[in-house]
Amino acid sequence: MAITYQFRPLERLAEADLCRRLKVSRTPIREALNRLVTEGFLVFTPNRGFQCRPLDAKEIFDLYEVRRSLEVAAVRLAAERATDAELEELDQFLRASRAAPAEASVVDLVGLDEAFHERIAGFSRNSELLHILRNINARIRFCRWIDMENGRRAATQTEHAEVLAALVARDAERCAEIMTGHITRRLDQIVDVIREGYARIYMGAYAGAETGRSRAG
Amino acid sequence: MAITYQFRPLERLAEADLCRRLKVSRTPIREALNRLVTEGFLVFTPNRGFQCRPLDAKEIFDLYEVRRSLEVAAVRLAAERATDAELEELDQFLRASRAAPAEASVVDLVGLDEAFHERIAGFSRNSELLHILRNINARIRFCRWIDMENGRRAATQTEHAEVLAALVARDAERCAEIMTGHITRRLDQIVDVIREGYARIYMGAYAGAETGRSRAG
DNA sequence: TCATACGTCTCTGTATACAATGCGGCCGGC
DNA sequence: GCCGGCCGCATTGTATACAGAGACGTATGA
Repeated sequence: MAITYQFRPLERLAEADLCRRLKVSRTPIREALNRLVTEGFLVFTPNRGFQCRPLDAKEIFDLYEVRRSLEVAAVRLAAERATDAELEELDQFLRASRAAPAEASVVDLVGLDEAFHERIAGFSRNSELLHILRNINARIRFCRWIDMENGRRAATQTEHAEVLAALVARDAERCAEIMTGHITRRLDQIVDVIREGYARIYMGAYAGAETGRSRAG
Repeated sequence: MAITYQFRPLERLAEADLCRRLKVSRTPIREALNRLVTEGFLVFTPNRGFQCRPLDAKEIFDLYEVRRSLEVAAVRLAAERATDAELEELDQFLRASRAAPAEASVVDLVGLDEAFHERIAGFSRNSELLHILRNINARIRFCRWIDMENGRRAATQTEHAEVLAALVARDAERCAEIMTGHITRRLDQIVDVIREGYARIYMGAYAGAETGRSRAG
């Protein structure tokens, strides 16, 4: 879906325009837009149609705050419920992630980051938790691209390794502690990230991100 | 909306049928159904249409688990962020709740219960948290009706009063502790509640609940 | 010159028609 | 008698047409 801020914040999305661009009629367009509204990617005003959500610092802050509590809950549950084989697999995944080239795009790096967290959420055996986290991740993805741009990679890898170690030790409290810090540190930088985000949006960066490549950097 | 298990689990919802009953055409029907799918009230299969979600114990369990972590996060934040005036108002609300008649319907009692928790979520100043909790509450409401049916009222009121006391004391840890227990106790009974729920559904109870009255009991 | 009111026009909201897919029943063959 | 294929029907998926509401522009009057 084209909702990775390829549309500018508050830009109105005329249905007829989207029809021409996507070569389908208004009915399926409206169905898709409606779903995107309930998932928080668009806002809707009666008789005025759909528009792109604003890039709002408070909203992103709130999402990070919710994400923090859910990720902490997930990792606690994972410490109880994950099998040894799953933790072994997670270890393999982290090794593979570290092998990614130094010049990998932020889009790819954030993808690996999300994949790590999603695996843990999967270990919680709670599909609702996983579902909500996926939605939040999609909504804050843009900000995580920005955040990843300067030197976050090393710290991320270190902290992920710590989480894994605590999981292997089945130490739920330690897991929660690391995860809280891991996300709180991002949360503290939101305002700066948002400011940077506006610049990116109006420079058109990331517009091709849905193909897996970033034009930023 | 008619999604308080007036439809039986897995019952197929034919669009044309709903059109006749609601006196509108298929287009707005489909839009509403689509939204209900993304909110978790219906399931959708391509070329087979919409059907009522099953009353699934695992799903309800997961929702309670997510709710627990979010409510705990909310009450922690509320302990930091609520104003004294807001806590005073919450106290008024609890007094008023206690004044509700002993023969009040479970629908009304659960409504008061939800209102208490929603107020706390509001004090967290986190609108995303509030939004997700509202959705979860709507999805587990049916089970809370069942749960409220036998003598839960007194315990609920006691525990709510304890939460308020901890909030007034600005003791976030104590708040979290009480809230965790408050919800965990419900979670432990899910399986029994679900079993009872099936009986209610196939007996047609609660079918008039959206008008504010229960036919059960 | 500015404000207000009216008219037009674009875009949304809803209905309806048509196409396509899947399911069930029926008939024929083994 | 049972299994498999085929045909018909019901239901979903998509397109399009029409109606209604809101916004913008213009014109007129103070």
